[in-house]
Amino acid sequence: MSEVRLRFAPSPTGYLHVGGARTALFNWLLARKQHGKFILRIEDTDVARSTQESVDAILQGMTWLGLDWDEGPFYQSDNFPLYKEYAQKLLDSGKAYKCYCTAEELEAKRESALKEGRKPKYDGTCRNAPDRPGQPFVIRFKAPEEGTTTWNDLIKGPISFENQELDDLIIQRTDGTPTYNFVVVIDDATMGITTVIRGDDHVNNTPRQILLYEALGFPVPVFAHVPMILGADKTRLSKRHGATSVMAYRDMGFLPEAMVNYLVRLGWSFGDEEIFSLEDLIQKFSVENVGRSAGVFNPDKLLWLNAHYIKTGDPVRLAELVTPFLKERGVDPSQGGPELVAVVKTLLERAKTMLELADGAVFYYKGDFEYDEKGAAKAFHAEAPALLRLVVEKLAGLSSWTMESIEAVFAEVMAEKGIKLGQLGPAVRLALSGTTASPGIYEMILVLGLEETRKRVERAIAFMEK
RNA sequence: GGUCCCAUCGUCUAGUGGUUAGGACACCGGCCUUUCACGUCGGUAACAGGGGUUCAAGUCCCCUUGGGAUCACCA
Repeated sequence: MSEVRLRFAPSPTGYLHVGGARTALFNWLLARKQHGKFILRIEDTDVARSTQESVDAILQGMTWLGLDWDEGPFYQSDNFPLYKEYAQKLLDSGKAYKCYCTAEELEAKRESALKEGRKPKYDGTCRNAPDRPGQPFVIRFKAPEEGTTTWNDLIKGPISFENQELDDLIIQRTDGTPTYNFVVVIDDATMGITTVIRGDDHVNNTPRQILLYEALGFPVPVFAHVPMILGADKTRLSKRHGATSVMAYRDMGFLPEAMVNYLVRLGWSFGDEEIFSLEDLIQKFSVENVGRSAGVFNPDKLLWLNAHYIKTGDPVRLAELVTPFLKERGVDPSQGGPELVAVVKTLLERAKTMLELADGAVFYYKGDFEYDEKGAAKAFHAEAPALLRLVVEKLAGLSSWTMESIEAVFAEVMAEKGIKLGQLGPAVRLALSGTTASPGIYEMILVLGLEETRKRVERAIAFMEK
């Protein structure tokens, strides 16, 4: 058996949304796992709705997620002559015919059929009618009227349709352009696609496509239909439920590895494991373990995964990633202030998103903050100025600047004054950060450095004595 | 309406005839603790309903109910 070939075939009419991203991911994973090829194809036969911006957005989304492709992107709009050729072939072999019914006539028939409770399928008027040269026509595929079309779906299991339920679908429009079901078959066949993983909204298209493969003499690929993604109210995921664009999640401070991990676990599982890197997934993923039912997109779990990847992430990389968010907040770490990597390390366990990380980092670079009112009322008590001065004095005398030595300073002050940390810590925290929720006071001092610490303490004392 | 698909905690799921029905998120408590978090320990919480098959059914079959997809000269 030769190599497997899979593809992701989005239509460029919008951004890469989470459902599409998951489909792309599944295809990519299977291709990588089986050492096959992953092909990207842009389904832009609907010229009116397709845009280059959408193509760019989709490529950007895939790249962000780390999904690279081996071939493509191919554009269907480049292949129009090829589709015409195959349509002609079908015509020549009597497997397709020209239909002269107008769209209006068909619409009328559909309506009356529906009204009379019959199936709204094409009645075959032109199926055996003679050619009418010079008249506009569409090309219809002559589908078998009896028999059963069956395939063994990798996800859903055996599925079969009675051919009599299917009608003669249009494969080429009046204007000579091909329609979707026809184009997909030709492309997948000519590109040698062996496995088609796609959304399960295509299940109903599959039997017609199989019939087309057979009529064209192409081998039929294996199909795997992935259930769709729902919103919290169990309706199709849409903007009403929050962001659906993959890139919007980047902008909201999510890490691509969190997105990938979340998406793959939505519908797929591997025992009790929850955390998967792309590398793990290449080993462990299998379409057979994808569930058959639709799943609800759960932002809380995504957030939890994101927090996990921030917590365990490389601080150097996170520092790079957080920089643009800091700039949005008027902070440019390259212009001075504490070292960003050190800052990031103090915030890792406290941030669920890069946005939160950025928010938490601002105070390190902007010392002109207000003091939390309630916190100040409690922490900035009468003894505070003296205690703060003593702390700074002792810090200044330190020969080594480490967490341990800084902590030792506090221990000394507490021992000398006979106080507990609760009488000193909150004041320091507030003086340094302006808030009551911050990284540990020793780590803040460590990162801020002696001079900045002194500056902030003096500013706080001035505030208290005012 | 026709066709097709689906059905285990609120959510994502494990489970492939014999389990105290497991894990994760969320939620609620305890612990840790200088704040906020992290971590950690524990708790609440599910097999849609009804018939079969079987010694035994969440697991197999049928029906019901409930969801969903699709029925274009869109993809």
